[in-house]
Amino acid sequence: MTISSSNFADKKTLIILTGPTGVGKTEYAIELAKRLKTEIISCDSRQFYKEMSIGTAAPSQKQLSQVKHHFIQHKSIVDYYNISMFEKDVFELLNTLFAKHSKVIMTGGSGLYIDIICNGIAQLPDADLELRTKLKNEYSNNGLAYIQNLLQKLDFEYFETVDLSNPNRILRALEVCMQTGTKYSEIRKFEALKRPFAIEKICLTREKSIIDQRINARTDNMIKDGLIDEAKSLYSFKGLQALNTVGYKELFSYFDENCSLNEAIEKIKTNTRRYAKRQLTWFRKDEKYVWVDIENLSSEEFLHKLINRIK
RNA sequence: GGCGUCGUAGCUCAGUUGGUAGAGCAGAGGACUGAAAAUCCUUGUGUCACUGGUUCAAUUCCAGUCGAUGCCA
Repeated sequence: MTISSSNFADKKTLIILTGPTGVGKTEYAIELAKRLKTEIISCDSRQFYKEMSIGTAAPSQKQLSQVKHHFIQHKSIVDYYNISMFEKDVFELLNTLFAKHSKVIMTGGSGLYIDIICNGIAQLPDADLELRTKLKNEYSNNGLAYIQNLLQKLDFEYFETVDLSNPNRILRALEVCMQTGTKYSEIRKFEALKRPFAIEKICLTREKSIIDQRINARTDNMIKDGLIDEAKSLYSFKGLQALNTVGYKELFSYFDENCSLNEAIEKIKTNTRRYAKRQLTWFRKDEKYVWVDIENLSSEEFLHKLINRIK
């Protein structure tokens, strides 16, 4: 393992500890935070929500009591929250944290959220949710070709580069064009920002077959720990984006009698594996990541290697 | 034991009026900047159960064997 950073020591550093779901980020981040006597920022887009605890594998009360965590269950599923708000929240917090600590840890598996913190984000107005709903309805009433045509008229440049089969991309572009009166392709341009601190990117990993085993076991444990009741209590909110989440949507389908409980559980495992795969695709693309296979590395050995670099 | 149905990709199954076969799911790879645990794209050669027979040619027709399943005894 090589973690290279010329100015790592004595410098404000954000240590990003990511990896596919189920790899063991939470435990390793806590061990590292204890050793560095610092705090943890979560960048997990589903652990933000206080109502979703079991199904998102949020850190336990015991884990939370060991190290101060931020952005874990700080929002409600009924709140609107997005990457821009997250970026703002994180930077406000980092001002405080870097005043006390030279190293701060950020852990979680939401690749886009990590990238926003590292590179910044274009200046756009906040989403107009009424307009979003209206556009969504137009899409479901008139189909994909209709919104494609609309985009062709409003922003030809983006039309030519966007993935035209992806309705979400098209809808977002239309939303911005209509809301601002400016082309999305124009307004979204931005230069990657230089952050006033160093960033170290570490991706924890294990063999895929082992990740799969861990995902299966974790899912079974979630069921034992009461995921079904948790999902039941959130059933009436199933239309919310926060609940378009692995572990919940499959159980909602079971509650709706579209499948058996066993089928739902298998589907959770499958969808979690697929999520882990998409995460790995995301992380592979960013060559700044140092990959650490932790399968045969005790947390002590892991820390030892990491800390040697940091000191 | 008798009669019938079935045995095709990891799974569920199509199909070939005889010219060696294709969907869905899974798996694999990829995209991604205010929905991101979301959303989307690409990707299917397998002794067509086995052994014989008929035929220029059999996964397809015929016989037998094995396995599954149903009905009758």
